[in-house]
Formats: sequence, structure tokens, C-alpha cells
Amino acid sequence: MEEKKDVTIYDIAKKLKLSTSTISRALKDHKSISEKTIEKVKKTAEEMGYRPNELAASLRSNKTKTIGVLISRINRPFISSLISGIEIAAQKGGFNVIITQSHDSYQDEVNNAKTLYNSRVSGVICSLAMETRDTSHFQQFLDKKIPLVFVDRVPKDVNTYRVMIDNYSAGYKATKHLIEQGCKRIAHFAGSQYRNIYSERKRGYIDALKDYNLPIDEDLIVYFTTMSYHEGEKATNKLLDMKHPPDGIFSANDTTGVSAIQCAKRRGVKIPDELAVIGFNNDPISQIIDPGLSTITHPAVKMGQTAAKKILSHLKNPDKNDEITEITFLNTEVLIRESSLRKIL
Amino acid sequence: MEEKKDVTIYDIAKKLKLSTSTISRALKDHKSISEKTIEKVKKTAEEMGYRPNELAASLRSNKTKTIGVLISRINRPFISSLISGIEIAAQKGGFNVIITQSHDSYQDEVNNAKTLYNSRVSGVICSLAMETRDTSHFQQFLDKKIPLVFVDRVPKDVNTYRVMIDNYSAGYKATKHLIEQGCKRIAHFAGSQYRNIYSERKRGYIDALKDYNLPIDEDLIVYFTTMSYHEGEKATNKLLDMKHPPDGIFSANDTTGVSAIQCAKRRGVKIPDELAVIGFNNDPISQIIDPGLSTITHPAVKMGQTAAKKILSHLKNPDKNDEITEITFLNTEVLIRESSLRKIL
DNA sequence: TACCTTTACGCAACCGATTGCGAAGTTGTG
DNA sequence: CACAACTTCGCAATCGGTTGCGTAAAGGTA
Repeated sequence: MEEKKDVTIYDIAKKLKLSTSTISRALKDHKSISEKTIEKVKKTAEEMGYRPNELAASLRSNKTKTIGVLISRINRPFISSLISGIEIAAQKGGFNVIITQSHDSYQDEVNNAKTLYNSRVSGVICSLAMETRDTSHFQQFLDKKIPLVFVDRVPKDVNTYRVMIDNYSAGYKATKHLIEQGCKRIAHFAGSQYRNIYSERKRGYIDALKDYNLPIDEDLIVYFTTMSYHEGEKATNKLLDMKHPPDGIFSANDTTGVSAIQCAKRRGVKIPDELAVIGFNNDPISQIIDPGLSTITHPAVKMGQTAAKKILSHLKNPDKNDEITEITFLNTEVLIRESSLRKIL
Repeated sequence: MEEKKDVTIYDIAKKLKLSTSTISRALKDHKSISEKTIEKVKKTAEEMGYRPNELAASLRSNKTKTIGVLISRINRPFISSLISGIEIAAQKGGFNVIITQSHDSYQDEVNNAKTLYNSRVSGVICSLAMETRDTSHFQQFLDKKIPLVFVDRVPKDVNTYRVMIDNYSAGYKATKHLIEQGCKRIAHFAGSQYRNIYSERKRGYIDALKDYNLPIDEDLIVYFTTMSYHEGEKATNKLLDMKHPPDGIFSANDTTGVSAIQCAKRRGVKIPDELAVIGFNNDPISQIIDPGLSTITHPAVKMGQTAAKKILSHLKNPDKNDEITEITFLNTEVLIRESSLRKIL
């Protein structure tokens, strides 16, 4: 029951009385090999059950057909869709995808970056961990000219590809929508201000209030660390306990938006009339909850595909610029559901 | 701005005036190298910024530190949690995880299996695509003694590791619960009967009905192909249009369970009194919907971890049995929420 | 001092594909 | 028919660790 050895190009060469160089070239349609030979080689390769050893090829050519991914955690609707998009695009280009999760820990992100670096991935896609402040662990990729694409949670101090949405205008649009529904005291559930997605959404919120001459009340802005359901629940209770509770909430994600709705419902607060709520991401729960949670659509799958395509096209194109600061913005839309719809528009 | 070459064991050897064999052995604490030398080598390796080239090591030793994963689609709560578990366990063992998705297409599954095989993964974890009937594309792994672990959706005709839940008893428990709530006409939303998880759940459903002397009405069993929200909605409407509509539904997943609740609510059917519903998986939406959907808990993360650990321990253990038919069952529980709770238990 | 073990390390083949350079064979041109 | 210009293919080095086998040096014993 011993294992059969793999068929190599040496075996094919011996059988056809050709050299390994010819086999190697024939298998990849090199122009200096005749049609006849190419066909013959491919046919016998097939017959002998040859499978190329990518390890050997990678070692020699010093490139792998692999994209490494650094994300916080896979089991989140947005992230899993992002990865799905990456996988789809990578697959089309014949690339494998290696996933690592940091669980939002800075140290894990650093370690994972090292792992991917050592694995000789030929490209990296990353969405920053919540904890991350310093980004020097990405320098190794830039030094080696390994294409690096940040998605969604991007740093501001690394010059490289970025694929993101316009969080500022999304935050602005969400807030504006609540204002148009008649909200006067709008609270904001914000995430870590070290992450662009949350600071920009907040900035949009602030500017919308300003533009519509509404006062900015710092007591109505809640800063979360994990943006979990529990955090949202606690914050909602606190807000509703205020002397002058808010009449609207713009939550920077759907999880806390949903928790706000459920909390308000339990307290008998009417949604959307007494409290209008809008979330962010368009997670599945946002359309399941009753009333449906208005939200901002987020093109997660497309974002993943775009990022992966960036890497593939960069690898194809031999002229590698030293300074790549290309930013791609994807579209978002305000998706209005019952949680914020007070009047017929 | 040319790239610096990587430091290799040759560089270290030259610097320390030792041979590459000594360096190689020292770096992995080989017993035939003295303490002093080992320390010296490790120190200079560190200083020179050496990073091992795993490609070279893999090529020579013919093993990679990689686990390949074959699943239907990443962006599903159950699957993404499963992968999360796999990644956590793999990471601890110093392994990378390569993800491929079949989107429930048989052909994609076959192609992905080939890709993983060619990538020389040292272990494979798979949950079958919905379409898959023939499983001969897994034979290549068995032939090469590459550990293969099926999770959740397992085939019956491949002798290898399996990590799963007891779908039969889970289906039985779910149905029994509805019966205990007073349901007399219980419908069942079933998935493809080619997949064990759905056929077993149905078997549990049937046997529970029998044990409690309830008639089995084939009209109350709906077979889905994708188990999507839309399918569930259509089926629910059809059931509620019947002359004698059901008073309970056991859905083989949460998505269709949720769609049943929403559909019933729209039609004014009272839940759980006129229609009690229980789903499967404990997806996030099951606890967000109102009324909360009773369901069966599914230890997805643990399932992933268990599967990955199986592979790691198999790779460590040199005595490879030829016939491995080890099945691991993980626990599930009936999680009762309002969608099925008619009386105080 | 002669001889036997250990200990510590080096030699060199090897894993399988890639590729610059060169050469033999073929076709074309005047 | 001679020489140029392609075509088509082989030689051999290379990528960076791994490992069986061999040997010199160090320590031990009678």
C-alpha cells in the first residue's frame, strides 16, 4: 500500500526523449517550442497523471500564487462577504487565499503579518484590527514590493492601495435622512476614533447637524470599543434615561442599531415616531428585525473582488511604481426601512 | 531602490564558518548540535534578519504547513463560524488555512479539490456542496494519505474522519418539542435528501411523529433546493392556503424558519398559538426576529476546531492507519424561544 | 599509551521546476 | 551553392533548505 511517487517533468522528459527544459516550456506554451511538441507533451503529461509542483516553481521563481488576508474575525456578515469576494476574484486568477484573523488584537495582527510574509504570499489584503495604532508591521511588504491593499478599515499613514467607501458622506447622508424625518436630537453610536470608518462617519454626522443648524451635544455621542449588542443595549438605556432623550439614533453599525430598537421596544418607546434609528452595513439582521432597520448599504463582496483584482493586475504589470496611493471608492446608499420612516417621502 | 536579498542559511553559515547542515539543524534544535552552537546560530540568525523559506523546506520534505478547506460559501453564519474555528486551531499549530468555496456547485467542488491537491496541502476539511452526488474526487487525498475530515455535510461512502452533530436526534428533539407544545399537524421544511444533515433531520422528524402517534402527511413535508428566504416564504404561503393548514413547522434551517414567521405574521396567523415554529442552527437572525425563533444550537466554531485538531494530530502521529472511519459527534440543544413556547414548561 | 565511544559537525545529493545561453537543424535569399 | 536568419531544443546552474552517511575531535577505560 505504499504511495506512488508523483510524476515530474523528468518522467515526461525521459518518456518522450526530450529535455526537462522543453517539457517545462511546452507546458506553458512557450513560443520557442513547436506546436507539435507542445501537443505531444501535454498529451503525455495528461496520460501520465502529471501535476505540476507549485512549490518547486515558487521556489525557483520566488513567487507564489497566493494572496494573504488579514482581518479581524471571519464570522461577521460584512467580513465573510468581503472574503467571499476576495476568494471569487482570486480563484479566477488561479490564486489561493490564506486567511488569518486578529480578533481585533494588535499583537495578533503583527504576528499574522509576519506569518504571511514568511509564507511568501505575493499579495496582501488587510482590514485593520480595532486595536491597531502603529502600522510599521506593514513596512516589510512595501520593502519587498509586495502589493498591499487595505480595505474598509484603512490606515492613513501607509502609502498603498486602498479600497473603501466614502464614510464621511455616508455618515452625512444617514444623519441628513434622520433630520429630514423631523429628528431634532440625534444621537450617534460611534466606534473607535482611531479607525477611519468610525471617525469619518462621525464627521459626516457632525457636519450634517451643522448644515441643518442643529446643536451638537457631546452627551449624545457614545463611543464604543467593540460595538457589540450588549454595548448598544447599555447605551440605549442610558440615552433613554436622559431628561431630554434623543429622538433619533445614527448607529455606526447594524448590531448596535438593532439593539437600540429592541431596547426601545421593551421600554415602550415607539419606533420611528418617538425614536428613529438608522444603522450601517445592511447586515441580515437589519431586515429581519421589526421594524426593519434603515441602514447604509455596504458593497462587501464587491470590495473584496476589487481588492483582489488590484493585486492581480499589479502583479501582472511589471512596472511597479514605488509610490502607490491609489484609492478606490465604492458606492453606498441609504436603505430606508420602517425604523426611520416617519412620513411618506 | 533595489530589493535586498533574503538572508539564507548559506549566509549564516558563511558568517559563522559553519556548514549549512549545522545551521539547518541548529535552527530546529537537533540533538546532534551542541548547546553553544545552537545558541550562537539562533542569535546571528536573529541579528541578520533571517526568515526561513518554507517553500524550500516544503519542497524538500514534501510537506506543507497548510490546511485546505472546501465549503459551499463563506458568507453564511454557520460556515463563517466553522472557518473561524478552523483558523484558530490551525494557527495554534503553525498552519495556514486556504479557503475555497464551491457555491454548492459540484463542478466547482471538484475543481477546488484539484487545486488544493496541486497546492500540496497537508490536510483537507470539507463540507459537501448541495449538488454533490459522486465523491470520487476525494479519492486522490486518500490515495496520498492526506488526512481528510468531513464536517457537517458528510458523505456516507468515504472512509475517513467525520465531525458532525447527531442530526437524527436533533430533528427528533425539535419535533418532540413542538408536539409537547400541543402541535398536531407539524410541517417540515427539508433540504436536499442527498445531504445527510437534511435526511437525518427528516428521519428524526418522522420518528418523533410515529412515537407520538401522529399521522405522517407527505403534503406537510416541503423539499427545498437552496433553503433560501424566498423558498421558505413561498412554501409557507402554500401551507397556510391548505384546507387544513399545519399548526407547527420544523424548519431544517433558520433562514426558512424566519421567513415562515414573517410570512405568517403578515397573514395575521398568530405565533406560536396558531403556528409554532422551530428552526435549526441558531443563526443571529433567529434571536433578532420577533417572536424569537426557537432553534437547535449548532457548535460551529467548535466543529471547526475539532476538525482542524484532528488533522494536526493525525499529521503528528506517524502510524497512519489505512482505514480511518472515526466519527466525532458534537452536542446540540433545543433552544426554546417565543416562536414555539405556548405554555409554561 | 592504545583503543573504544560519544559528541559535533561537514559533504554532497536531493526536492522539481525555471531560464540564460548556446547550438544544431531548417528555411529562405541572392 | 553559400550564407544569413529563424526555429527548436538541450545544457547546466539555480532557488534554499533537508538529511543519510562519514569523520575528526573529545572523553573514557584498562
